[in-house]
Amino acid sequence: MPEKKTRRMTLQRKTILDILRQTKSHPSADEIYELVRKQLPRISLGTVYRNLEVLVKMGLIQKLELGGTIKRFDWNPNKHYHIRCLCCGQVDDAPIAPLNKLEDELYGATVFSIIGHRLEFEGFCPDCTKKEAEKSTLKTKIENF
Amino acid sequence: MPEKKTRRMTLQRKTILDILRQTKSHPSADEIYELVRKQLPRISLGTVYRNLEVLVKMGLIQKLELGGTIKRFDWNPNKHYHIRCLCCGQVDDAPIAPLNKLEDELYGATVFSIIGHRLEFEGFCPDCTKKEAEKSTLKTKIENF
DNA sequence: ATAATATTAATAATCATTCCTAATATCAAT
DNA sequence: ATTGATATTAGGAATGATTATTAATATTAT
Repeated sequence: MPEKKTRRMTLQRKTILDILRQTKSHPSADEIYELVRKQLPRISLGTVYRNLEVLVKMGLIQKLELGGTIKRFDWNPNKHYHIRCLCCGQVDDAPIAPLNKLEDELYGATVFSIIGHRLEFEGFCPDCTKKEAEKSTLKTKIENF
Repeated sequence: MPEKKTRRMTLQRKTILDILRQTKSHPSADEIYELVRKQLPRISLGTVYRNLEVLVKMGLIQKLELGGTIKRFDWNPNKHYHIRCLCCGQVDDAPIAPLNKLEDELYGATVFSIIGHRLEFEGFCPDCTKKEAEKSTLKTKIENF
């Protein structure tokens, strides 16, 4: 019935992938759009969104669903964790190995079929740590966390 | 100096809190709005959003930033983890104790100031597990046809 | 009672994302 | 190369969740 869809590696798709691979950050679709526009000024935002989804389906990148309102994209499709700055939203990789045994602890304890987990660390990036310290609100924020 | 704001426990605020405490699920702002409207038909959606934020600031409830597009609210302000159904979005508590030592593993390994983490399990609720099983067996049947 | 502040309902505005459509590009098979 | 089928595109409209605005009302402190 459903014959396999042939994928084309269009210029737009390739450019999006290349740009994502070049940046070491974890940009949002809109940030990627702005970067790609420098090379392809006529590309549309919808094309960026659509191709990011295609690249995810192809297993070449991954979509990050972290806290906050926006989704980010990661050139690295392998499972790993992230740290997010609560002040500026910046995202970095978390230097900790995946916890592969976590699901086992839930086995038999929940009616859900568990197939994975997401772990996200929250904190402040160096810049925002300084800013917050100067405002001397960091201590309060941590206490209230 | 920021003088402390006096909080009023208005009927709207109290009703929102009570309804959230009565439901054992993890409703979205909109779902709470629909429930509260049965008691206070003239309440506005904005009032629900504003009061949910106030209740979070008061430490009486917590806001959940899970995967997907919507935010959910939890009558239980204490730290705990959740399971989310990838099919229908339903959320349940995860029967696993908080991992209090996790942050220690990052100490010295990142330039971020880590102050916490969020852990979310992904899977399928019982209903959707059934549906997915039927779908995949159907798919297999078609493919093997 | 008066003044200051908190809260509300209603609505508009915003933001990220998805959807729609007609035009264009590419591929497979003549 | 031509045709037909399908994938992809640009542009813009639509959606959905959330936030902001505003004028009216309610509560609190003096």
